[in-house]
Amino acid sequence: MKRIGIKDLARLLSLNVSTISRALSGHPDVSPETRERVLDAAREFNYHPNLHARFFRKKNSGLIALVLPELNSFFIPELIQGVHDAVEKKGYNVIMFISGDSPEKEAEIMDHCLSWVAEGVLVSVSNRTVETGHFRAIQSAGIPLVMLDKVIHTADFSTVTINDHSAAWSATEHLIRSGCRKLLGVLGNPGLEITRERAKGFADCLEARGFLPEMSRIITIENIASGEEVLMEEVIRGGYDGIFVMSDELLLFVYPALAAAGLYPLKIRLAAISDGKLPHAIFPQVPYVQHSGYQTGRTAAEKLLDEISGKDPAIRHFTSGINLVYPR
Amino acid sequence: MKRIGIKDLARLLSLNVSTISRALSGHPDVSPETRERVLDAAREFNYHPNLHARFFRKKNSGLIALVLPELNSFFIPELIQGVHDAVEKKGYNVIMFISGDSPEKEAEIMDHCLSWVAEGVLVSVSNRTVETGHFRAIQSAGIPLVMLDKVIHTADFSTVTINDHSAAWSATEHLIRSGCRKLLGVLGNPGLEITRERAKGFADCLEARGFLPEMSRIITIENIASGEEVLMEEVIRGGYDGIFVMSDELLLFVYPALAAAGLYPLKIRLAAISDGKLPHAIFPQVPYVQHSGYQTGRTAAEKLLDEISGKDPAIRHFTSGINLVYPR
DNA sequence: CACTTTTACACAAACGTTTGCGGAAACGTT
DNA sequence: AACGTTTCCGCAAACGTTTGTGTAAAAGTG
Repeated sequence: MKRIGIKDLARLLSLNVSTISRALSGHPDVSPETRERVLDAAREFNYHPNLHARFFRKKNSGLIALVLPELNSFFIPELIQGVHDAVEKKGYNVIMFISGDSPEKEAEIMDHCLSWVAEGVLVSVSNRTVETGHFRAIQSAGIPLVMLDKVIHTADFSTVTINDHSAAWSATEHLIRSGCRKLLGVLGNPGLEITRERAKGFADCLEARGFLPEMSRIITIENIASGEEVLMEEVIRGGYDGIFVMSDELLLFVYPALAAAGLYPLKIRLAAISDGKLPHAIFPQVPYVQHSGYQTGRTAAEKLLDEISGKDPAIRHFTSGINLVYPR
Repeated sequence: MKRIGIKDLARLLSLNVSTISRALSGHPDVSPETRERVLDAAREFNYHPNLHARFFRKKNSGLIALVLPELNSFFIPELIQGVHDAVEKKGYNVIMFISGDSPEKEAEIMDHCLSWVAEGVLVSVSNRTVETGHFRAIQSAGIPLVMLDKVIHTADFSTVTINDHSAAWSATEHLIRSGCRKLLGVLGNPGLEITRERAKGFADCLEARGFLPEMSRIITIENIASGEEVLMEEVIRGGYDGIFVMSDELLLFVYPALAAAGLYPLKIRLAAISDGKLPHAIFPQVPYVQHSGYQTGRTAAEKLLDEISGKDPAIRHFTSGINLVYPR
C-alpha cells in the first residue's frame, strides 16, 4: 500500500539512491547489469517516480496551463485537443482552468499558474477582461504566455486567432456572388475584438463591392434569450435576402427562427463562420467559412513551446488559415 | 526575476521560515502584528507558494485526473465543466489526459496518474478497452477511481452513467404515442455497453407495447462515411414512420439525409437521445430525451471526492436523471 | 512573590529526487 | 612496476515547504 520510492529500491538492492536515480534516467555512469537489476526491481515493485519531488528539485513542472473562459463553445473541444496533441509530443501535461468569464477569477488563476510553476500559459481571454496586469505578472515571472482564440492585441503577448476580418469578408462575398442584394449581419458581443473584426470584414467587403449604406445592416445579439425577437423584427422589416451569421452560437438560433418563419431556404440565404459541425447538420446545409479549433490550439501550443525552449522568443501574431465550404 | 520563496521572506523580515509558513497558513501560534507584516511582504514581493514543494512535503497533490477517450463528442465539454465545478469547490485542480481511444495509451496514462500522485481518477473508458488491470493498479495504490459516461460495469469501480435503457425506452414510447406504427432504431458502435443498453431499451419498449417483430428494425452505423447510404436504403425499403436515433453524432447525419429526401418532417417522425443542443438547432425541432453531460461529470466528481475523503468508500453505480423534451 | 500557563517565536528534521564531487577498483600504457 | 585513465558507484547537499519540539518572555494565578 505504501508508495515505493527510490530509497526503498536502494535498500532492496543494497545500492545508493544516486545509483538508482542514474540507472532509471539512463545515466552512463551505471553498468548495464546494475541498470537491468534496477529496472527489474522498479517493474516488480511497480515504482513510479514522484513528479512533485522531481520537479521540485529540478525547478520545472512539465505543466502547461490552459485557461478558458468557458466550455460551451462549439470549437473549444477541438482547441483543447490541438493543445493537448502539441504539448504531449514534447512530454508536457495540461492543467486546465476555467475562468467562467470572470476577470477576477482569471487573475486568481494566474496566481495558480505561478504556484503550480507552470512552464507556459495558454489563455483564451474572458469576455469581460480589460486589464492585462495579471497576464503581465506571469510574464515578468519569466513564464511565456500565448493568447488564443479570444485575445487582446498588444505588443506584449503572442496571439493565435483565426483571421476574423478575412473570414467575414469571405462569407459576405459568397452571399453577394450568390446574388444577394440586401444583407444583414448578425453579430455577438460587441466588446470582443473578434466581433469588431468580423463586423469590419463584413462592412469592408460590402463597401468594396459597391453596396450603399442602405443596402445592409448589422444587428447585435447579446442576449440569446431575447435574440430571436430582435432578429425576426429586423428581418421582417428589412426585406433582406442574405444574412451573415458570425458564429455557431448565433446560427444555432438564427436558423430555426428563419426556418420556422418559412424564410430559409426560400427567401433568404445564409452564410456563417463555423467549425463546420453545425452547418453540416442543418438542411439545406449552410455555406460557411471554416475555422479550425484544432489548428488554433495546436498553433498556439507550438508557439508557446518554442518560447519555452527559447527558440522563438519574439512576440508574434498568427492567424490560422480559413476556407470557404459550400454545400455539397 | 528569481522566484521568491518562504526563505527569502524570512530573511527579509528576520524571522524564521517556520513563522512565515505559519503566518501564511493562519496558524494561531503567530501574533496578529507579525502575521500582517508577513502578509504585506508576501504581497509586496508577490510571493506564490510552490505547490510542488508543498504537496511533495504533505504527500498529496490537490490533483484530480480526468481521462477521456476523445473530445469530439457533444456533451464532453459539459461533462468537463461539471467535473471542474465540483472539484474546484473543494480546492482541487484538474489535470487532463486524452487516451485517443487506445487501451495502451490509457495504461500509460494510469502510470502518469501515479507519478503525479493524483488524489483521484475519473475515467471515461476507451471504446477498445477490455482489460481493467491498469485501473485496478490505481486502486491498489489507494487512489479512488470513478468511471463516468463510458464505463465498464464490475464490482470494482463506482460508475456514473445516464440511464441508457430508460432513456431509449422513453424516446421510443414517445414515438409510439405520437402514432408511429413502424419503427427504426439507429444505433452506433455495438461493442459499447451504452449501445447495447439503448438497443435493449428500444426493443423492450416495443415488446411491452405489443409491437410484433416485423414492425421494427435496428440498424447499426459504425462508419459515419458510409452510414448515409445504409440508412437511406433501409428507410426507403422499410416504410418506417418513426426513427429512434441513439445519439447526437448519429442525428447529425440522419436529419439532413431525411430532410434532403423530403421524408422529415412530413413522412417520418424522429426521437433522439441528446444533450439538447442539436435538436434545438434543427427545424422542426426533434423531440429528445435529455441527458446532461454536466450532471454526469458533476455526480462522478462528487462521488470521487466522497471516496477521497473517506465519506463513502462503497462502490456505487449511479444513473443520472433523464427527461423528455418536446418541441415547443 | 513564586508558581504555572500561555504566547510567540526559533530550531531542525523530513518529504523524494537529482547531481557535483570524490574515490576505489579495474584497466591500459609505458 | 609504476603511472595515468576509465569505469562504476557512494556520499552528501540541495530544492521549498510543513510541522513536532524546544524555549524564552509575557501573562495569569494563588
